[in-house]
Amino acid sequence: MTTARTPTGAAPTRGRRAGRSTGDDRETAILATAERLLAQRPLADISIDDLARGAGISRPTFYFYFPSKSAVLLTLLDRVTEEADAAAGGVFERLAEDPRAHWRKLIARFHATFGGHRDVVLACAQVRGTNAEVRRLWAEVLERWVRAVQAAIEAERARGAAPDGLPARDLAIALNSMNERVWYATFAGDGPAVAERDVVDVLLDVWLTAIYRTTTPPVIPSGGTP
Amino acid sequence: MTTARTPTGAAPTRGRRAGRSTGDDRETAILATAERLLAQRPLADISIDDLARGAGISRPTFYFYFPSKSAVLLTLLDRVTEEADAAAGGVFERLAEDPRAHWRKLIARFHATFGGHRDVVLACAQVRGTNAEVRRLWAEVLERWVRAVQAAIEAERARGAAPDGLPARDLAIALNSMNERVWYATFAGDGPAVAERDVVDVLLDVWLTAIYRTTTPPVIPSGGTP
DNA sequence: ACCGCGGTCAACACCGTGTCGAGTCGAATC
DNA sequence: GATTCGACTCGACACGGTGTTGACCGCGGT
Repeated sequence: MTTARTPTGAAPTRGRRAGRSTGDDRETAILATAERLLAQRPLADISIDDLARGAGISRPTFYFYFPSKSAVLLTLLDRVTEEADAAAGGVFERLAEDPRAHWRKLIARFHATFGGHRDVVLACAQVRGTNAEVRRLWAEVLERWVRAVQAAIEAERARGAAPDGLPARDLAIALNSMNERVWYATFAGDGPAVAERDVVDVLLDVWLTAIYRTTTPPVIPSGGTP
Repeated sequence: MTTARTPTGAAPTRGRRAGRSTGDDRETAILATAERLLAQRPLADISIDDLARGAGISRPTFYFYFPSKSAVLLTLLDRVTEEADAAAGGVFERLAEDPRAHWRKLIARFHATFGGHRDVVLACAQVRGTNAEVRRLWAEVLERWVRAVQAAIEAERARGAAPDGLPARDLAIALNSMNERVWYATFAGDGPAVAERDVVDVLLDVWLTAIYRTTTPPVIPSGGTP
């Protein structure tokens, strides 16, 4: 528990500067304050002073724990993507059993994870434009998911369940992009958006038609009936 | 030509405060400076002073022409969406002649328009998070395009070329969202993206499969052979 | 000659960020 | 029990960007 600062092992010092001690409370207090405030107003309207006061410390002290406002958000985002990764775990392996059911499970779980932390996700999407760090981390996360989906599509094609077509990577990018934007609109509620209770099925439909050319891919592996 | 300030007739005073005169030059100089600077660095790194100096005026004078930095961007965005609307004009009407060709033309024209003003589009996407005005205008524009696509899908279904399925509006939202996000990634170049020369065909493929369940919808109107 | 007004800017007030230097406090160490 | 060290804290400052104010210029109309 000593070195496990940032969840994404690679990135070294996002949070505190050095060793650990009672200040752990403060760090989590800042994080909690951020999430609480984010539920009320956009990140741009939250000053570092707000975060500091919310955690019961002064502004300079904030800088002891985090190098900037966005570092806080980054830490919050780490948690969410970690949770999403965990939620998605094991779904790809069992795709062949019942493609529709498992693709749906995949999308539904992401939906649940993002929906459970919509304030954080929304805030990230909002600052991604202006903040290179957030952009980089998000790109990294997305790349992982794209690769996973690409591999799944290729596997489905290899076993004859899905027809050939677009390069699997391009398709995976397009589909992931769609989900991201559609979720954003649904959660943000500005502009045209799909109703929250329908969004999983809408996305699923597009995924299935794009991958299989049908919304009801075969449950039984192919190979023809003997 | 006196009252035609903002292209989007409805929104009244985006540009100058009052009447017209030689200062028209200055206004366009600001716009030109903005577009030029946007090609070099993100909007956040462009101060109002940069804009003013670029147009040969002082910072306070800038405020005589535009109420804020984002008002400049809004005006620029107006132009682009107008151009996109014009480019898309008339495509929907002739969808039945050759669905694939015309959907492709639609996507390709949008692609060309956005690609031709990528700096403006990218800047808008980046500040949409933090700027309510941009968000509102973009939502408005998107709503128009969603409605148009929805109507086209319904027409294709009515004439029997496309099968029933998702509510046409939801499908239109999902497809438009995908395009937006995919284009953004392609133009921005950060994160997983489709190569620029492939992007139109990738998007087209997903549109066709989602709408028709095939990438080669029939060229001849249906109704069965007599 | 004198408005009125489009157009212009120097100077100011304000706010949020990030930094610096001076400090406090508790737990090892001697 | 004094000393030292490093974690931790904050008051105060410098900086940069924004938006506003008040004075000013020049020119066409009366």
